[in-house]
Amino acid sequence: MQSSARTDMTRSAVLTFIGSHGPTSRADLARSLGVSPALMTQLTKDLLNEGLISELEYSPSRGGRPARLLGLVVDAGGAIGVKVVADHITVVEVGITGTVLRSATEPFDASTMTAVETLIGLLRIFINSSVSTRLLGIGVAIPGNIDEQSVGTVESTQLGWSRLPLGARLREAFDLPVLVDNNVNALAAAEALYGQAKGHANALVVTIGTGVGAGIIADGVVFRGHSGVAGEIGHIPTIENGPLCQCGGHGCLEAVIGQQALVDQARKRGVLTGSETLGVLRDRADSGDPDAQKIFAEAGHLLGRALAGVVNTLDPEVVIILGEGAESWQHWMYGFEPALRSCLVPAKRGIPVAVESWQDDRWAQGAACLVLTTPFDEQGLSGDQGQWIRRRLAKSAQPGAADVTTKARQ
Amino acid sequence: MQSSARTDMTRSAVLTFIGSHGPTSRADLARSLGVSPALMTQLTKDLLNEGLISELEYSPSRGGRPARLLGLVVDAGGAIGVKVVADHITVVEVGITGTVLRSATEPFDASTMTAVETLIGLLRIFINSSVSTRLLGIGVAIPGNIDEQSVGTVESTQLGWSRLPLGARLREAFDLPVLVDNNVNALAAAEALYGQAKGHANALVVTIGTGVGAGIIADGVVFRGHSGVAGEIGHIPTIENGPLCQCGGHGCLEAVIGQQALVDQARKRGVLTGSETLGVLRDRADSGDPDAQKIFAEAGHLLGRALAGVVNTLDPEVVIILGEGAESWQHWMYGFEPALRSCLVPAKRGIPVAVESWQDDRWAQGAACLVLTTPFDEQGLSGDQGQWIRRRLAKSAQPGAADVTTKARQ
DNA sequence: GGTACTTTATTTAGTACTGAACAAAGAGGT
DNA sequence: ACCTCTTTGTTCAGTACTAAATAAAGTACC
Repeated sequence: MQSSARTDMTRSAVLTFIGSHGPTSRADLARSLGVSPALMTQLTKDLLNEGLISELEYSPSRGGRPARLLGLVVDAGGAIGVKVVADHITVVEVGITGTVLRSATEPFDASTMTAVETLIGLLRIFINSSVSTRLLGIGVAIPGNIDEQSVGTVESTQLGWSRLPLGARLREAFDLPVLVDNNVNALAAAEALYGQAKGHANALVVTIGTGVGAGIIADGVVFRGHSGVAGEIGHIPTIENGPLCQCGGHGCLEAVIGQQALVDQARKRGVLTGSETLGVLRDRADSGDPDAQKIFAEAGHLLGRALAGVVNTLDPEVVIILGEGAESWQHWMYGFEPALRSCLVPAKRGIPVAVESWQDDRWAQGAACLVLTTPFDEQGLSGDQGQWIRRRLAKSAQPGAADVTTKARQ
Repeated sequence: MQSSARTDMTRSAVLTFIGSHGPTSRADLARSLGVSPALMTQLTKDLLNEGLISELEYSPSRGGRPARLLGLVVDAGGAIGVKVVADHITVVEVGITGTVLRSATEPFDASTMTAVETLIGLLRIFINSSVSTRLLGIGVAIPGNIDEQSVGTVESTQLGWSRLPLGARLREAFDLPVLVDNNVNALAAAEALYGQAKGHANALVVTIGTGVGAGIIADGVVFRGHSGVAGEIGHIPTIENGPLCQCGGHGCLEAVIGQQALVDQARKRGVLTGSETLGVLRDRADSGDPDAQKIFAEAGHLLGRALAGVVNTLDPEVVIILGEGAESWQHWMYGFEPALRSCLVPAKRGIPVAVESWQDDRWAQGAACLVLTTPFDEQGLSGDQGQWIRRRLAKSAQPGAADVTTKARQ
């Protein structure tokens, strides 16, 4: 009863689809995954016998036989997600449905020589108290670029990591599939599956914080571009000969509306003193200081114009904005909305913009999502990680039940 | 011996791959198309018997058994491509390898009530003298948006067509698969298959002419976005409160570097008189007039900054620039190159920019390419057109040879 | 309450495809 | 000359999947 790569592929697709879309009928599954109803009958029979899914209530009929909905057995599998930033990590465990089961945040210094060992230690403690019967893998979200996704070599100036084979190291330590990706891409994956982008095949997920970035959902999947740096909207040129940017350019979007840029601007205008931080600026704006409000509104204006260009180019169905910066969105908004709408082509002028309050968990959840979504690129970016995850998903069935399945099919 | 949708799918994929990549070995085909070598042996046996492909010379060995290359039998199939603009059409016939076999340009007035009938008449004459043994379909490139690709409903302000079911009309008239698409997308498809973007899975094809547009090749396919209007880089906001654009906005890229904008600017500065056109401006620049040269260079500067933003966002491997505007590229270049390079993130700073002289045929070739490339989205955008094309491709085998095949497999 | 129509799910016969073993044909070393 | 290694291509048994017919279970209309 050894199962080939192809079987596991469609099996995993069924589980992931139910996981992201909720309980679904066999007929809907067949249509959505582009396979025949006959195959769905077979696969669901196996999955039911193995205890990975269960039959739920009937869906009300719309002029035909009512559909029996199939739902996931929640503890059929789980995944670990880690978000790494310079001074701390956030770890979550999610069920196969993507729901966060538990989470933890630990201080962490990425700049030490033993950072990876420390990370492994922290993860080991977290994983040891895992509630899932079987972990499918570990997803890691990093502020930086990943050279080869299959190996997981990290290049991150923010963390001070260069050519660090993080994926390989973690794989060795835990003997689990490990997927490493850029943090914005991970976040976009989570938004596409469980967040505001759910159900939209084309979406733009924008983060405003220290930097400005975007995750692009194109035709239902995260788009990474040729060298994996797609979504660098923080370096769209805005103000000619503007302030110097980290990238070496002048007047990049990030250099004029990033957190540091806002503080600099406020100090220059005397709204903040030399030691006061962005939080103070926000408080002043909240309490009605027009000068403080103006700084946010101007940033919103510039962001709106830049995003209009991106939306005209990419034609997404929805724009989602989040990150630390989104916490003062009520002030950004005054500049953002008119700038965006007036610069969009008529066809896109009504595009919805959703703002999500910033949750640290979401990023880590996104990292875990990588594990739940990548079983499908077969020989794609993630190399054989996808196949590995599929194998583990197949194995998570009760060994006893497997015999029943074999009998049932003969 | 009726063949199912799945067979035709892989068969067509084999033919199209050889068509776009040139003669290929069975092993390479299996690897590239992601199927097993065993299947490739079977499929090529059939295709050889049916006379659609032929065995060519051996490829030199690199430490193993030398590979036998397989090439297309050129007259195995063909396609018609049409480019429609306001005052004329260009029609080409291409072989299954994508090479243009013949072409024609006819005057055409899109604004008349009987425009579609006229178009059908012109096409009928062209098709009647077809050299292909079997036409696989017709591709049409339109300056405008296509609402439903499967039906081919056209929305084009440039042609004065609104909710025109062009695809359905042509399908009815010729009883052939018809694919209608935006002209820039068609051009991008041609560039990806046979042009400068060949071999690059991520490319940006920019056209400069009356308007400014872009075709996006993402992960190997033309990216259309949610409502099919992706690539509208002509409406990226550049100059705040700049000149009025057709779209109703102010200072769109197209409104400051489009042909009309350049003429307006030249007249304003006294470089052109009221009746002189863009050609005169180019001649002046060619002969060394610094004021004329400056107008082009400034346009290049603005284009460079805008494209830098797009490249940072999309991370293509190569940028290709063409269209009428590219004819005076030597003058644009002076402003374009420094602006682009200085605004790119370090990782993309060395991206190659290719400029192609403008050929009317390329657009029409691109339209024909749609027929050769879309057999693969199965139940995708093109509805059942893809399946229809696959059927015709299967039928183009000699009826006599089919029996041999059947025998050979048993 | 029957008839017509829809939609969901299963069965069955047959096709498309894979994996693994093997044969064929070369390069490179000793 | 012989062995080892690499790569291409084929054979064959078995798996993954489909299409078409059919059953199951409802709605809608008269």
